[in-house]
Amino acid sequence: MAMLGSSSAVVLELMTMGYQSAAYLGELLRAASPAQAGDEQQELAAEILRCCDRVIAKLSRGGATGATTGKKRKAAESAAAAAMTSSSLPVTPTKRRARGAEAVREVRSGTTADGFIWRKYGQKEINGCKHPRLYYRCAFRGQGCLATRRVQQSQSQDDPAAAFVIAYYGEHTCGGNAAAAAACRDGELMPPAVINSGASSFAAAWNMASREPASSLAVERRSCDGDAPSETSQGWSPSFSSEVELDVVGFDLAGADSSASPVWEFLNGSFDWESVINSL
DNA sequence: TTGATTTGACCGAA
DNA sequence: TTCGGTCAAATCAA
Repeated sequence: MAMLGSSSAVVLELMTMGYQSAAYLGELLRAASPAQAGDEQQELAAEILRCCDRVIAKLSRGGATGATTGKKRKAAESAAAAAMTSSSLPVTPTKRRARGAEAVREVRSGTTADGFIWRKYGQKEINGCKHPRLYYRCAFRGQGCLATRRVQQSQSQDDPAAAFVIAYYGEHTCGGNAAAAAACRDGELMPPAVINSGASSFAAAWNMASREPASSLAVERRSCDGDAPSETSQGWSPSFSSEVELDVVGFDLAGADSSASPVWEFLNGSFDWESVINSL
């Protein structure tokens, strides 16, 4: 995709508005609830932010992504690479992470989905742990993104909101918005530049996508029943269910321009998604 | 056929 | 020597 078509531009605009709305939602949640009580909601808001951000990044870059193309390294290649390490370029220092090395950040979550696309590359039984430890790397490693994460299912089942301990290593360089990534990393959310129109379209967009009444947003959290999570397969496609619901009040479409703009088409449900998808 | 996942083996740090 | 992190062949799924 060399340049953005008008439909893509509309999607980009909507996703930007959604991003701003999610940021505002996070601010509201943070203001409304003490640190601990709002953790899951804020994590969810952060997840929405990440999802929006990835779509924005993809559209902004022209969608030239695709799954990593790095295939298995041949043993001979490996040996050759080892033989020339002294003189070759330091492309990817494959030095393994020191055992127990400190993560960039560590989160406890009820879900392993975080808006990024991960590819599982290993699983290990860990001493003293009931559940195996799962190793993921960014699916865009082929583009030089060295972010990895380690997922450990929590021992205690009493807190579903912290069923997984996820340690992140390295930063995403695959197009994730740096500011958003930073905001998500330390739990802070950027104040939205636009609030009202974004909030309106955000609610409508999610409402449309989820086919739910406008009074609620349904956001799927992938079910994690103890098996290895597999959110990496077949690209990034968040879907919707009613497993977790956030009641959203105060959204209205008053701020939306009622002219026949593509944005309005999107808001009232007549937007031509097929043409958008085809153009991407 | 292609790409993702599984899983045993390998490797390096402690 | 042990154990955790990574590799890569085998396997599965679309």
